[in-house]
Amino acid sequence: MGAKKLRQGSVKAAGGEGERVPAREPRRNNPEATKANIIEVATREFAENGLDGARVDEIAEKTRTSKRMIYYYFDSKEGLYEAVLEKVYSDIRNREADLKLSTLPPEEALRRLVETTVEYDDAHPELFRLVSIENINYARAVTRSKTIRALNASAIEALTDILRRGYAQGVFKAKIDPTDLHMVISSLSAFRVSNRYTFGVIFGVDFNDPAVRRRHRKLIGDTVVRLAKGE
Amino acid sequence: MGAKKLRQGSVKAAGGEGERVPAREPRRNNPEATKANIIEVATREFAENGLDGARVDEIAEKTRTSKRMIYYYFDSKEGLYEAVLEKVYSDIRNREADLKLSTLPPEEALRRLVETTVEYDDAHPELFRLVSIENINYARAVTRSKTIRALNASAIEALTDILRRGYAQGVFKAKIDPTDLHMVISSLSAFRVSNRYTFGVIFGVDFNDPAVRRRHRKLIGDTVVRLAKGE
Amino acid sequence: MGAKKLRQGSVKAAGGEGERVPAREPRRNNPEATKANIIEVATREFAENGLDGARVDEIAEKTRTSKRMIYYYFDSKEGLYEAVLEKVYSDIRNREADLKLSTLPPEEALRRLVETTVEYDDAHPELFRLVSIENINYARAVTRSKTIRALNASAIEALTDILRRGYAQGVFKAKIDPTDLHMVISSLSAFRVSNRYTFGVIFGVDFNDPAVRRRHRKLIGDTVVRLAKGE
Amino acid sequence: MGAKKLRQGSVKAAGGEGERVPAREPRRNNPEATKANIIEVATREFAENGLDGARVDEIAEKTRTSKRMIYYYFDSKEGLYEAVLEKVYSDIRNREADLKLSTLPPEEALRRLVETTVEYDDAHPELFRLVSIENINYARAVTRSKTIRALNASAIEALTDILRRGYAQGVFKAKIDPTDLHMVISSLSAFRVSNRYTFGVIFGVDFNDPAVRRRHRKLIGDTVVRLAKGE
DNA sequence: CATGAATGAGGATTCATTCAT
DNA sequence: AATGAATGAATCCTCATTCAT
Repeated sequence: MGAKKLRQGSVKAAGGEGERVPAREPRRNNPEATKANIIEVATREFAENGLDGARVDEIAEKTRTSKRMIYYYFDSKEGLYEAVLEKVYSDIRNREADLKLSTLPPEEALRRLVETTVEYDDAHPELFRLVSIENINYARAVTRSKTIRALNASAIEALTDILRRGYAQGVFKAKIDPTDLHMVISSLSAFRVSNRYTFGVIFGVDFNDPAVRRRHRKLIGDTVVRLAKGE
Repeated sequence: MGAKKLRQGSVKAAGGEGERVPAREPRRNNPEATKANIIEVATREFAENGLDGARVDEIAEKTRTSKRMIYYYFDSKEGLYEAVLEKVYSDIRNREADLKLSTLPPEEALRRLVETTVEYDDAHPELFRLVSIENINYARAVTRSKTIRALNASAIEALTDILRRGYAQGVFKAKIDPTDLHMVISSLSAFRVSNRYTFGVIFGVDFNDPAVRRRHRKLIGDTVVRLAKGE
Repeated sequence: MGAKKLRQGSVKAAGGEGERVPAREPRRNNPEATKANIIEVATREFAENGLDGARVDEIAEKTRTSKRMIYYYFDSKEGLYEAVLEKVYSDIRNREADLKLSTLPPEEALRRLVETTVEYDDAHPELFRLVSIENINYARAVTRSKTIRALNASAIEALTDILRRGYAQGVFKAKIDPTDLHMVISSLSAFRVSNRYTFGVIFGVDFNDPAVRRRHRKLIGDTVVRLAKGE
Repeated sequence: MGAKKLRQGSVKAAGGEGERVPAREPRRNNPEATKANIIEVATREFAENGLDGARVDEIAEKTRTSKRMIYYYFDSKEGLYEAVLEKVYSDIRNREADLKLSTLPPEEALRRLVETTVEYDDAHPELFRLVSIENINYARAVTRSKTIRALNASAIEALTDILRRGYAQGVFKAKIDPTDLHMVISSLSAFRVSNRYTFGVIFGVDFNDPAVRRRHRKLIGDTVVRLAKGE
């Protein structure tokens, strides 16, 4: 019964004689850590259960803090969900910045970009579940959030650069809009994650099998590279 | 016990002054029509609001019948959702059966298959919303439903035939598993529908613009055909 | 789903070519048998689930006939319950009539009456569950039913006779009202049946153990006989 | 999301003209009082209407608090019912502890125990209605509740002591298991309460008549004492 | 900052009963 | 006599959110 929980957190923290809380386990007077903890838990819960399926009580319980703090920091379930999405999109963007593709020859750079995308997406299904959820939500939260709308360009810039170099060297011949190319890459990579449950059960594909993963990665790399090379 | 109810329903029906029910609008003792009507409304509601977001009350209200009948025929919200999914998958499958691709040369047949897929998906966003919802639901209903699991093969068969003919004529050189090819086509086509809201707002793409749609259709056709032709 | 049932009963009965229904399995045009069948099923369902806990749908399903017939013959759930109670009380009374106690010496007759009562009650727990249910219902149905109120006297008459003979022969000395004696016997015998679940789990008594049953039967016989003999 | 609610409750409380809540009538932040109040009301409602017959809405309405709190503290109707039973059994037990029988001579002690039991049971019909209800419920809640199963022994201990002293002094001669004796006493006393409605209407006995009550009390005392004394 | 208690509005589901044939 | 379809009124329960301290 919900009423029987003990106030362990506060009792412990209030005790004067010991029970020193390690610095990295924030409990009191550390708003950023508290917020981060809430967002971390909420990311899992929203990803698992959807926007409507997630429960504020459940999130709060799995948190190091209390339900009241969710409302204190995020105003509402909706606000928390928005904060989660902002974190998700900033994570996705950050990893894109890391690839150092400009030093590779264009075809290799493109293949590398695609294959690391496939691997990253495969390793972070919860992010793509949240993106699916947000699409079912008509991207209302993404539209509201200035933060998210602001962090778009970088993915396109990397592709623009690779294409430019490819055209210059004559390896890429297909005229293709960088955003369209990004869409192609995202489609191929995200589908494996977002639709794995229905596709898996209907067509008998095990997306967790490493051999399948390798085959798909190569397939998607081939698909994109051949597209760029044109004929 | 509830014996004191008035027969409100019949009073209405007996009233002479209006409420004329057109012959083609089935209302009484027509179970198939009643069920179909419920499923039709529920498809819209689930697609718009998700599994948890959809409201049984809301569905019932938009129906020609009452909430009670939803439970009479489908037992639960979950059961109704499953029936909706069965209808969705059978719709998707039925149109695939219609394409008459075996009379076309292989490359043309493949391109035709891909482009009609893109067009169909574009025209039926609610189906793909439901597929997304079901993936967020871990394909639990699809897994439960024998009906859905039974109707897999045909999409793969068509592709197998096209590939076989292409190899024989020497136009396709890439060795590719038909199910993998189906995945590529589905990825490219479904993403435009499933992820249009987030992708659209973040990258400024208007998926409703006919010029964009044409460009995407050609792009996806090129991508798949080039993949099959190999280098 | 409730709607998928086939109309086995009527189809079978309507078939012209065979499937002769044995005379003792009433199906059509045998109101008394139909009513008896409904009452039999309803007795079990009410005894198991209580007045509010029993479900008309459930009863109908376990019947050889349909829900409509319940309303046709008994008007309401309440009416059916009343019919069940009438049957129960008439069963209890009928067996009391059978004992032929007048030929036994008074002490033996009394002991015999008590012990057969214990055995009968033990063998018919559903009757006593219904009596408990009716007491929780403030005996509303019993009060309404003329039939039930009419069949009281016989139990008391038998006791009156035994007591009279006992006083005459000097074996019984305690002046006791026959109805009070009936209450004592009923109390001791019915408790074992009506309260066996709580008493059993709280005091660790297994009322199904034959040794326990024998011990109790003797104990209750002793109790009543000693009461009648007085000091 | 439901953020637009008005604070109707507090508005009422803030009103100057009335609705003065006495200090001893706890309303806010007094969980024990809130729970006790719910249990008190629920005891009446379950006793009157049975487990299935009782309505959570009805209970809530008669409470000082709201329906929501019933679920907050007791999780479900079933959980509330279990809490009610625990209270009932602990009440019954507490009064048994109070009798100070060890100072009386054995026969007197036994008679006193029996007669006070009859009087107590007569004065607390709702407790015995709940026990009947729980037997119709197959003692499921009692079986589930550790609390209830834990508080069995004391009733038996008192009887064991009385019997021991009686045997030592030669006033009791019948060898009888204390639990069996407890069963006899409980049977005789509880029947008057549990079955008074059906027995009353069928045999024309008015259990509320003080003369009847006195006669029964004596009768039950005699019955038990004679049993213990043996022949 | 922090928390247990409290809540109103709504949500899924069930029930006895009646209708049309 | 019989039955599948249909129903309105409850009935149990849940949820995001706020209050008192």
